[in-house]
Amino acid sequence: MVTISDVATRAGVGAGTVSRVLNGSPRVSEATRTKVLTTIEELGYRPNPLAQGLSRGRCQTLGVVVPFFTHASAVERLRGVSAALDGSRYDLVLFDVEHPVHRDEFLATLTRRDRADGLIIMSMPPPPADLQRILDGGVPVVLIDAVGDGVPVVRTDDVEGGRLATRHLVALGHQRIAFIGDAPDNPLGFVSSTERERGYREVLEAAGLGVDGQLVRHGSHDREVAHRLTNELLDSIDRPTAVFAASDVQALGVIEAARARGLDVPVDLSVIGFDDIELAVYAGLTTVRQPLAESGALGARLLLEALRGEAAPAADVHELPLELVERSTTAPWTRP
Amino acid sequence: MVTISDVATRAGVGAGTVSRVLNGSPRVSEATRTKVLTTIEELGYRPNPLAQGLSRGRCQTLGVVVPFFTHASAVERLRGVSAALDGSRYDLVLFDVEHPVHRDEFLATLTRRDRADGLIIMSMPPPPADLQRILDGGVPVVLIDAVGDGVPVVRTDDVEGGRLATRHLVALGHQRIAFIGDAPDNPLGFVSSTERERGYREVLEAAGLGVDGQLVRHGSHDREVAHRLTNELLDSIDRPTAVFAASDVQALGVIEAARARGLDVPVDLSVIGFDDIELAVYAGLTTVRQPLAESGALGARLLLEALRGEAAPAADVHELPLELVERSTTAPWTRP
DNA sequence: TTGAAAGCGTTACCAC
DNA sequence: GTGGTAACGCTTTCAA
Repeated sequence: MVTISDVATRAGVGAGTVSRVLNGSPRVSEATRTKVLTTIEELGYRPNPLAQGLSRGRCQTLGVVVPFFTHASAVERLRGVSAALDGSRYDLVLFDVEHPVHRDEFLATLTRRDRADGLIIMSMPPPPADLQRILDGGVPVVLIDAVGDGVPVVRTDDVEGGRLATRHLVALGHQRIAFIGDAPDNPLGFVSSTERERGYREVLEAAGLGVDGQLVRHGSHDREVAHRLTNELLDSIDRPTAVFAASDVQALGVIEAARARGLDVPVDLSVIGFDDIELAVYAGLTTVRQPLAESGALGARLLLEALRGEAAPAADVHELPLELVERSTTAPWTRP
Repeated sequence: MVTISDVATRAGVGAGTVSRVLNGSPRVSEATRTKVLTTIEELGYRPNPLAQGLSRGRCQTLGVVVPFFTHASAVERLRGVSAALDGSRYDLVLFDVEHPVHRDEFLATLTRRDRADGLIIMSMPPPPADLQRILDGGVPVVLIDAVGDGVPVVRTDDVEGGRLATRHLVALGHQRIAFIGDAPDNPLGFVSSTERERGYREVLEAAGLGVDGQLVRHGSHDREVAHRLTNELLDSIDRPTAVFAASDVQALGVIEAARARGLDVPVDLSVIGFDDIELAVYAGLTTVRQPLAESGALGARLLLEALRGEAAPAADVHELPLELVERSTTAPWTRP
């Protein structure tokens, strides 16, 4: 394994000079620079990232704490992060949270620049104390799809998204509109679904339709669970004519359940989702689109910026736009 | 930031002793062990991974080189890897390859234990010279869904998979069976699709149906491209009655195209995919199932094993089973 | 069983 | 401009 001093010896210079060349210091003569550069080439030398990290006090690594495969949307966001990191000198370390203990473990150990130089936390609001400890450790944090104090946040207005979806259904003449989403007290603390539900409730109240508790169902973020919840809804006497699902994944479960019992979507049941994941296009799903990949990319850019400036990033809230995408799973309600 | 010598001083011992306690050396008296342990607790000390890595010559990190979001199947595999790493002391570093330059760059720089202690390479057969260089650097490699010499391989028999799918269609009475898959000369060197195509060709020849070059179409691994290719197929006078798509993602594009022109799947056109991704269940897609998450998990376990033994892992080929899953996109061909 | 000290490969400061 | 030399925080001999 060839080290910096091998290069230095061979080139007839000091290790410091090689380091300066490596790091583009202007205080190197053109002659030595080229000599060092050719020697590096000859020896096939590459700096040891570990040693650089130890010496510099940082490790050229960005951590992403993410409920990885729980949400299809997380994957799309991750793609955005990855794309934004391309060309930067940062490696992407994945901290996959499938369970609250993972999150707590990560949050407890990622408090220093030796594990990750910066952190993106997705969809899980970190406990304020943990967040503060991380920031105190000099690790900048960006939150995506979650809110927290003192750090940049990339988010969408989920309440408004809930309104958009519900208004669409109301405008189509639906009066019995159900909601299927995550439980408000879900273990990882996701709040998006609950906020969308709030928008749903607001619009129903405003439209004078009121909220029927029987039409609001909660379960884990999962196609099959949504399928089951839909069966419950459709079993009732006074069943809904439309369902607003808090995510596309759940909406697909709703459609599946409806079709399984011979109902036509959208004739017998309108379904609207949220996210506009890749699959929504295929399924012809009407949904509220949020720019998932873009949210990841923006989060990564904010983090890189903070890292570049070595300053704490501005704790701005970056709100990404939502947009209703009408496809073919919603239709006007024609009274029986 | 509290270091090992802070702990040592406070506990009234040498740094070496603290290190021994940390690493579970038996050569520590019970008394000092507990004293050190409590001091660590008091100070909230955590070892610096960078320093450990530099000293030990490894970094407690596993790299996964993956054509990340090009294939839905990669995400499922990644989930398996992540799950298998849970509880191990390794961090997961993602090397997302969206372009051949990425792959070459990673393969060139991952040759030492300072970037990753071990490597999983997915779906992309590494150039033998690159692979050898990595192994020479003491970095164990496991290949998933790709083959290579001298390293453990986790794979499926894609030729047989192609046979399974095609035999199913032949058994249903189809005679004009199309194939849609990746181009054999695709930039990242994926071969699975080409092998599945080989199985397809074999079965058609064996059945005396012959292979009509017009019915074989290649394009990038993408729903929309498959959609377009399907349109080409369906525009022809003597159009196919069934399509074997080399992946579920592509199969969904086929179905989309067929339905867009008013064809009924499976009555007018049977479609079979490959992989059995999560979405296939929703879409009711008949497909050849391969255990994706399990492949990732197995690959990770093999790598951990190799790392544990500090020996080069046995260059075994682990072949995972394939299974035909009949759902509702294939049906018998009833002659017009 | 333990402490002291020599690395591990870089960076960065300080003289020259 | 450049070389020498402390760090950086840990592991691991080597003696004792």
